[in-house]
Amino acid sequence: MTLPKRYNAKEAEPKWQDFWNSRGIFKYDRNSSKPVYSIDTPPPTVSGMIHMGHIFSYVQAEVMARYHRMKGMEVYYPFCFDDNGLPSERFTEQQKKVRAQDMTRSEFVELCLEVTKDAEDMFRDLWTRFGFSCDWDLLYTTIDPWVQRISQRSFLDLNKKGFVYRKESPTLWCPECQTAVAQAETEDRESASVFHDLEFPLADGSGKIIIATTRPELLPACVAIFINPSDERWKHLLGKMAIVPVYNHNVEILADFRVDMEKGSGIVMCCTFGDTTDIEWWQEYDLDLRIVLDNRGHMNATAGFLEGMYWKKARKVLVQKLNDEGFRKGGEDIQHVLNVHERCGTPLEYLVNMQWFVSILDKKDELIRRGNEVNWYPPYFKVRYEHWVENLKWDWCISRQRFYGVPFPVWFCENCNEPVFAREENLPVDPLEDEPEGPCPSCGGSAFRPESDVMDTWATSSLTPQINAKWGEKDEMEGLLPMSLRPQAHDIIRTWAFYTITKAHLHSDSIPWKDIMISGHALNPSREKMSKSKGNIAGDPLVALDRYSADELRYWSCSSKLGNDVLFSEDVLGDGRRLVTKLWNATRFAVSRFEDFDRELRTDLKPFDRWILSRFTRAARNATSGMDQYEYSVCIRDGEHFFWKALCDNYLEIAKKRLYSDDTPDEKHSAQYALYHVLYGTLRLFAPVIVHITEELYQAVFRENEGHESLHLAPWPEPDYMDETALKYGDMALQIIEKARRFKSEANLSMAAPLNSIEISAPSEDLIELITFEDDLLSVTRAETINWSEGQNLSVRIVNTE
RNA sequence: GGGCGAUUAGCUCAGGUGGCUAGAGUGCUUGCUUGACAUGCAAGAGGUCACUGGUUCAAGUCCAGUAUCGCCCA
Repeated sequence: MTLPKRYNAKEAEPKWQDFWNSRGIFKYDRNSSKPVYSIDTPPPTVSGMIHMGHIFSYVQAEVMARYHRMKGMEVYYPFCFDDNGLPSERFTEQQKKVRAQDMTRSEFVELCLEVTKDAEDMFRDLWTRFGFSCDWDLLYTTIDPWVQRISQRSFLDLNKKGFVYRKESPTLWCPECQTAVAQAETEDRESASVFHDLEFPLADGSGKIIIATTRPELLPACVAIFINPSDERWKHLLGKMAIVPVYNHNVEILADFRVDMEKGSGIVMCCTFGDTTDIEWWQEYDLDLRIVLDNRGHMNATAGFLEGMYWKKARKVLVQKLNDEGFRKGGEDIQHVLNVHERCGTPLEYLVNMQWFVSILDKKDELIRRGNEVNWYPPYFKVRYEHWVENLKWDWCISRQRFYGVPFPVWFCENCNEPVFAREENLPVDPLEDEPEGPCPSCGGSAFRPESDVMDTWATSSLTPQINAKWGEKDEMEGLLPMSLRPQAHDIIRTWAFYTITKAHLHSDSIPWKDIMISGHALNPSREKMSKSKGNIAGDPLVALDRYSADELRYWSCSSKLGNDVLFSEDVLGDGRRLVTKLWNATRFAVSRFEDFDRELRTDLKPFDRWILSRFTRAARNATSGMDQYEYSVCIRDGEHFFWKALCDNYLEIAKKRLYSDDTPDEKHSAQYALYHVLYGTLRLFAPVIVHITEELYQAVFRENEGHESLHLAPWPEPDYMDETALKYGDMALQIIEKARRFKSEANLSMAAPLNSIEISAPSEDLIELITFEDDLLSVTRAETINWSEGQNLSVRIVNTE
């Protein structure tokens, strides 16, 4: 058998992708008796461009799927899409040039489904071309009716357990668009403003204080005054009351470290609500709620004589009055940053709405304990989780005043205003279109008002383990929970990982998965995280696939330690090509020497053959322990080092003469045996990462003997051959070869040039062992003779008289 | 402002529990058509391990601080 001179990845890769797909190589068998290894695949949002950063982290998880499959486990590796929620909503609005609030929710959802379907087809094609071994029969999308049912079931379960409550809470609101706005839809805009110095009298008559503010129209909403606890100037004010000018209500003076002592007078007023700090203070200090703006940005009755005015006019009128009454002591023109709605540029307000919450603040200790039950790779990321949980200040707000998402399965009774929950057997429901079954359980009323809010996407995506297990469904999968692995990037530890742990804890008093592997980001050439919103995407995977093979890009994805961010650079993307080519050539050579190889025949192994087998065992053990820690880079690094240095540069040259000669069949067979096993083992070490070239070589060379349908179904190499003596003296014999090579290099001679003799001296106990390597040493160095003698240390002298 | 991480050769990165002249790939220099591979082989040059202190017989490695960069949160 012979292999062609060159390997053509462009032809081979689609060929093997079709092979795996048509043979169902990666199908999950739920009746298998093998232990299950399940992966909680991250559902990418379909809205955006996919870039090499995504590929980078998905490859890292995919490699682990292949590794565990080879380790003999039944791998559950689904794919999925997060197609509901704000990103899809905005994507659809952009694609279709519509506004969600101009149509009914179901009409808009139809549009979203249409748009996301196209994106999903593109994803599937891309994933296939990167050689991903997921089982597409396990596909789910977060907008699937049955997924919505699990999401609503989760809500009902939390409610039944008493973990859900409703409370008024501030949300970002655009007065122009008349809609709730998510943080992701805002942008900062620099604008001119005035810092007004206002005078507040102290209630006990002991003096007056000056407060600087850019929002005087919020004066009627003032509920407290804050100073910094370490500000010596104002310590004496603590606990006193101040009188709000014009409105004349009293507010307390409190201390909080968030006050910026450098800004204005170092005294700040807290209004409901000017900014996020106001919201935090309002929450933490349990302050009054004084709402002065309506949802169109006009002042309400609480603002007294300003009622009905748009805030801009109200500001002008109030400043005039403050001036007239002597409360305004001055002002300073400044430039500051405003949070505005990116679509219309209108400054955003905080509006107070009823929101649904899940109580988690009272469960911090339990959640930290759960975090400890999970194995974190790399371990230091657990600290981020712990600090996040320790510093939680709010319960989890799961409601959004949006359109495209999972609806709350809830109505409100028009008579008694109590919430009416859907029955589980009727899920999923859309209260905007469905009616509750039967009358109101509280008062018997029969008229209902639907809950129009939808759930936050995290409320659904935190259920991916339950979705995979089809929790509560007819075809629920027994024993899939907790899952084996959650792969994800470090930027969403505080959201996705945290909420998933929370849900598993609340629903089933357990952890969602045993292991979590946290990957880094691909950074663009200016060392920033690549993201669509920043517009700094450097790598289009389709372009990359055009220029590099999937194996090369996968190699790049696995080139750094788990958790490290890695620089995306054209310079290093092609590094994997060397290895692919070298594997091809080495195997091409080996296969040409295997023609008369009898696998069944047993022979005594020659010293260098024992050496290379032992070296392989050592490399395979390192690779395995790396993989068990999710360190694919160790596997690649140690595997490549073994393959290139030990096997190709040295062993193949050493064994060449024996492999070509038919005069000494035992010596030849011994080399064939070692080469066959070491090469087959090496292919398997590389199989999880460079998936196509290894399959190509396996099918061409090893399939017939080994019998596995695919290399990716072959067992992971766990060799136990270890000959410590051969290892030690083989390495020593290598030093002799290096000496000969250096001699030739320094003399500008070809490596094939003959040498007269090599004079070797060594202690007698070493000599006995080294002499056994003599035949191979002669052939690889092209020396005519080797003269051995006893000496203190190993010393090697090359003699060449030309 | 807080949390976490990073800072090692021109470039991209390795360097568990401190221990002989700090490693790899790439790039650079020189040589070599070696019965697989010039997409190769051999040899060579190249580093005050960000900075300042400290612990120690011994610090790239441990501790404290400083600087710069990144991510997340505020």
